[in-house]
Amino acid sequence: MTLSVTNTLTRAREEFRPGDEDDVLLYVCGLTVSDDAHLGHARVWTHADVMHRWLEHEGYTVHHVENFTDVNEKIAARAGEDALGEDEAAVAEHFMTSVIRDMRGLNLKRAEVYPRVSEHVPEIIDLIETLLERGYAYESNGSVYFDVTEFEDYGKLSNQQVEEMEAQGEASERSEKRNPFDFALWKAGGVSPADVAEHRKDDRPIEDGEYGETWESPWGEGRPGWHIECSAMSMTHLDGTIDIHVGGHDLVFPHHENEIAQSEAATGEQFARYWLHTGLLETKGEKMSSSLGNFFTVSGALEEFGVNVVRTFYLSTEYGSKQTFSESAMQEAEERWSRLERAYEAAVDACDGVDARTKVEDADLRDAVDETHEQFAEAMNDDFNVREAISALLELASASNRHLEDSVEYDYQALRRTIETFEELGGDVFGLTFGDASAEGDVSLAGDLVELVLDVREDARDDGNYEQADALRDALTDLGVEVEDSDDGPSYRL
RNA sequence: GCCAAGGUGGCAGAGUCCGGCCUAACGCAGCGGCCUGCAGAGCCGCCCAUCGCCGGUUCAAAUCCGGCCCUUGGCUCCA
Repeated sequence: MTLSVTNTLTRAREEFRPGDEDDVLLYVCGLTVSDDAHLGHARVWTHADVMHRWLEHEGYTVHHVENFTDVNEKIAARAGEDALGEDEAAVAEHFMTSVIRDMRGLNLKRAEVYPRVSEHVPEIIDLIETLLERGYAYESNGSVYFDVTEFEDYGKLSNQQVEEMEAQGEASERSEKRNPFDFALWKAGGVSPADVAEHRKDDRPIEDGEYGETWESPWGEGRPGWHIECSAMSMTHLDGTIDIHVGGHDLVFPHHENEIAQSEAATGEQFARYWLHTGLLETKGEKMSSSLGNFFTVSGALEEFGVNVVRTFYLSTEYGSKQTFSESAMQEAEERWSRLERAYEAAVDACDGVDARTKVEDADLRDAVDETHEQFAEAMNDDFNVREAISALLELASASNRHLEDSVEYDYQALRRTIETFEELGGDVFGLTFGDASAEGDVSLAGDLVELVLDVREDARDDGNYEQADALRDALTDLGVEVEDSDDGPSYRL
């Protein structure tokens, strides 16, 4: 069974064939660290993470690079803001720290490298010089621009025609550019007060002069353009054509288009084979974004819902489609995750009580396990269809519950394989953490106390004092402890 | 205006590339039943879909072709 993916470059489903049969070069277009990350960013990360995990599951070695853009007008504009830091680098460092914490909290597999723009200025300058030498770029007043008319394939990713864009172009813009859609590779000087004014988040007065860090270059002091960094960093850390380039749909044009142009113009080789774009996260009909101010931060979501619910939320829609964030969507994700987790725990509990040498066999559950693996793999290989894949897991949950419900004696082998399947597909591939329900926070004391209350409640129940028993259960529920009675005595979940 | 993606049950969301197994998956919500002192969880069953509209191709279309309407995103910083 082979993986097929939808390639933005060709707008078609294609069989996935990496340059090397064992290794996959994965580049994820990372974040500009000018603010806290929100759920829209985390959606890209999580889908890229699941791709990464699935490729590894299929035997590939994944070389994952994900950049941080730490040089940007928005960052420079916030320098000096309370609690963020005095200069551009300090502000970037501040947000990078929080973003990395978010990434860990989301249980993302680590990339091999997280390159930063500020540490790659020499490589960027080299790349720009190559483009100048080859005639794809020109200098103008200390800035350097890429000449889009020199690159024949310009527009191939977004299917835009330069002529058409020029026809409706920005004639009013007085500019140093030869063509309106030429883009900056290097910008002379620092960040202008006007740019700072646009991105300031507080009311401090804006003084004349230049903001942000600048670097020495053959064209004078200046700053790298936005698009060139990804080309320079991916070339530095990934050798040859990138196999999979992942990013949000909003980056197709101009960012990714420009990356292709400058990279392929410089090397003469294909920049990336498969371009996978994730659909945007929306709230109330518009995309979640920092500039619209309608965002829910990753750290806030992790705190409120927990990793597993957040990941399950993302896993209920394919990466390529847009997804809507809402309270009810999160509630559904919570229910889906609970269903999986409860089925897993029930299987584990049951399995613990069964003699491994038992001869009991339940063909239904055994078949269900096999089918789960088949359906899961088929779904994942079909353009990472995570919704279908998680359905397979939910069906296994049903099959497992049914076995526990219907059987007098349990099938040890089948339960064992059910548990392993949850751990392998739900855990390793989807990054969900089973069996961790009570591992968050310091629950050892809390757990003991809950047990104590439950003992008291059991005594009350034995005495037929249901009024008190229910009062205790309600009190625990209010504290976030779910109590469930069963034949084997009460159990609880936090 | 140009480019791209999408319109499927109360919600959400697969299936559309490669037409038939779709009398439309998984789930949430709702309604019955079993179980339970009760509740929850679980199990069983039910409910809600002429698959945006109109036309065409075909023995056969949610799936292919054409037209139209609507939504979202990009064309400016953006995941």
